[in-house]
Amino acid sequence: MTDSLTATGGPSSKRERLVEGARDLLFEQGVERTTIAQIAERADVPLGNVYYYYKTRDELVEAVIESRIARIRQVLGDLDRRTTPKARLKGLTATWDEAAREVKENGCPIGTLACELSRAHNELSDQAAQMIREILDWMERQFRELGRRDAPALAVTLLAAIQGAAQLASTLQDEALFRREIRRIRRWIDGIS
Amino acid sequence: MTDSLTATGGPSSKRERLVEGARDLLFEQGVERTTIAQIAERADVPLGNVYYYYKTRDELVEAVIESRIARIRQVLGDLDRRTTPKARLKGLTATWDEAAREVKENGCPIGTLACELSRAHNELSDQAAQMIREILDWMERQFRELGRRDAPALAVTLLAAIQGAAQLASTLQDEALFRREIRRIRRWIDGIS
DNA sequence: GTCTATATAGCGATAGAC
DNA sequence: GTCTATCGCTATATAGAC
Repeated sequence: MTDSLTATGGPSSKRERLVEGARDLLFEQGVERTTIAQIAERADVPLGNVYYYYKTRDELVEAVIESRIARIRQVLGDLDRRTTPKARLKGLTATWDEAAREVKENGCPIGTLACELSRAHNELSDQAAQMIREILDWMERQFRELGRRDAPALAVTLLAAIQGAAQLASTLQDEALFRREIRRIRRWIDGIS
Repeated sequence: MTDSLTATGGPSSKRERLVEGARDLLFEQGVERTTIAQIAERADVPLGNVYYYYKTRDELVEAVIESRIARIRQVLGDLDRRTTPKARLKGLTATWDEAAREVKENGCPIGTLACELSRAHNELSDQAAQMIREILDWMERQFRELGRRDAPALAVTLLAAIQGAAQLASTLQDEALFRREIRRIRRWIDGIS
């Protein structure tokens, strides 16, 4: 990269299109089934040109993870503006509810990616775990602000409930199941402490 | 197959060794990353000979799913001998607790397989979903026996909690997290109705 | 910076001797 | 039934013209 300003500058640079295409395909097909050729085609970038931007396939996957982490931070940052911890937590569950259809199709975009990469046992595993940690830490802060000493455990219980529901919904291809569980979880948050 | 008795008769026939090797490898590495050559090597069967027993790779994966379903039915059948629904449900959670180390390493053997195959969108998806359905239906019967009209929803909540905990445990490589969640779930069962 | 053509490797699956 | 050798395909990655 000769010019770091133009590199990420254009609203639809090849670099950005590649990450976006990769992100969507990894979600739709899973990491292992997705090929560089498919990513190149969706991003409308010639196959050989991909390697100018990303030296290896793993580097591209890493860029997708970083993109997801950035998005997570943005969503959590926006939620931080809400006045009460419960409103923030319920706001976060709403983002999953809005994505119920995608969740039914391919699972949680974050959870399935983290799950798949955790078995790779390379550097990507740690990056993928970071996505989950960002959410867990944020949830923990909300529960702590509610005065709960068991905030870490509550965060795990909450995220596990969401991820488990997403897994069942996609396995059974049942969107309503997911929405029902999210509603139950929202009531659970309302009843806290 | 010329003789269906000897086919499944020996305690370690090639056919059995192939399914066992495939089952272990699919769990350790995931479906997509596991090759026929690896399965053949682990089962100590020459590569070309695999195709005498299973015409395609998918047929072998299907045999693994059937093996898992058979095991699930056996475990649930044994638990049915317990006197109370709560004892049965807690007995089932104990099987996950005993497998906590494997769960930390590669996730729930059933959940990760179902999750991975649900995106394949072929016949294997339905077979994989059946593993989950068997457990869900059994859980539902226990809750119904406890007099809960919301037995289906409770079954989903319970299995989702377990699967979500397994996912977080393997993503974060945290065995203690999984054990803590299972303990919490056991207390939740104790407090039912 | 961009793109075509291709090297290289590993996969599922098959042929055919034994 | 068993096993070796190999076909055909597709993947990642690279070479090199432009």
